[in-house]
Amino acid sequence: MTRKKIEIKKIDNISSRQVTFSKRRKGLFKKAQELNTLCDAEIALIVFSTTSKLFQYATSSMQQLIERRNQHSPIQKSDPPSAVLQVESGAASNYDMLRKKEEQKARELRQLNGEDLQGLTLNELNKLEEQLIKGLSNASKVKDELFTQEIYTLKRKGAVLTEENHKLKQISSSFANEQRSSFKSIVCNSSYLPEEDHGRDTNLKLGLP
Amino acid sequence: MTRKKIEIKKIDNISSRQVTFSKRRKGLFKKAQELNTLCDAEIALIVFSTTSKLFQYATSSMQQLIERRNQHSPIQKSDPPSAVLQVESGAASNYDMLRKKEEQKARELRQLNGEDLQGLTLNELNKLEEQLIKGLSNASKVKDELFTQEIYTLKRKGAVLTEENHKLKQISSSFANEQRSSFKSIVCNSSYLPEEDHGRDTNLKLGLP
DNA sequence: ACCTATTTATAAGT
DNA sequence: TACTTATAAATAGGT
Repeated sequence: MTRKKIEIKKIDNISSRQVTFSKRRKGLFKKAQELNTLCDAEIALIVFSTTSKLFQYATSSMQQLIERRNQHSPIQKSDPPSAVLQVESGAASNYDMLRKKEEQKARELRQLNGEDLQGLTLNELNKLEEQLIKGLSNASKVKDELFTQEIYTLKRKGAVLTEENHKLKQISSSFANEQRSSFKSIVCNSSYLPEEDHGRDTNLKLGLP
Repeated sequence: MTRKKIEIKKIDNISSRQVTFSKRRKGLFKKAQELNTLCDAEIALIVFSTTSKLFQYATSSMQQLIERRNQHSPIQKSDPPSAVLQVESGAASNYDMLRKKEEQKARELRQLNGEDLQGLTLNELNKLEEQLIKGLSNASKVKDELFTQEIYTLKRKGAVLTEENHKLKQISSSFANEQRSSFKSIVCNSSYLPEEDHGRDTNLKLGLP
């Protein structure tokens, strides 16, 4: 924005990228502060550099602001995930795959953007443009599909667990009854059972497209 | 900052404060986006207006960024580790909301596409094009976040269920042990249990439609 | 870190 | 809320 107009795209040269990062970061924080002062707005700003260094600014407590945001959000955020979530390590695979694919796409896109567009003819540019749009659309579709699958799988697992849970509760209460009436092993008798179809696939309507 | 230099202090006039808020907010978000693009920085920006309206921007999932920040700052608040039975707070809502948002976006897009493009100038077309690309990108980000949150929620619920299940199994087996010592009752397969007492203590619904 | 030519952001006004 | 325009502020490239 000054000695020369620059394009808003990733700066290739590392050192000038770092310089720009620190200049613009400073500017961004200043703007945030001004907005806070002028308009009495509450602001939280979190920035990670490429090297994962953290810079943050908040007009009041960062935690409070984040919590306040969570209340606005449709979804309740909760406690530090790691402990609880690791339990279900098996379910993460789809999601991991999704992340990997996304990274790959991003890489390809960066490559495409990195090409020297100056040397291309109008026709070539048009083609490239079309290709990019199509690619974007496809990437989005694939992503959606993966997300949807992941959600489907998780819901199914949840339903299965719920069912198992339910049964376990019944078993527990059956045992409790049995104890109380001192005997009556018929409780667990399978002979008079109604042939309920417990088939998971048919029972679980997940309402997913 | 222009027709006249202004002091950086709270703007008294309410309406001009609102105008400034919306202008500068826009500017701030743009700067954040540029910093992201130019320097490959990850950014989360949360703004509350005086009227408590929430505006936010994040270069990737807001949730992820917040969690990443939390890891950097060990000063964590001890959130009450939500009770187990809270699990059943409508799980489908997230997904439904996601769908609604997507539909809305699609509608807007259709409208945009529906306009008569023939009558527009090159400049207007450029603007429209930019707008569409930006919109697409934003929609995609929002979608990603919602998906991610949905998955997060489901995983958490699954983990809770798994845990509870585990506990129930322990209870059952201890009952079984007691029984075996008294009268060797057959511990029957859980899937043969009669279906009774539906719903009463089955708190763990997964919000399936 | 500083300098400064330019680009950007934006305060008022409409 | 959107556009215009004069001017302040931010900043790219250089030192």
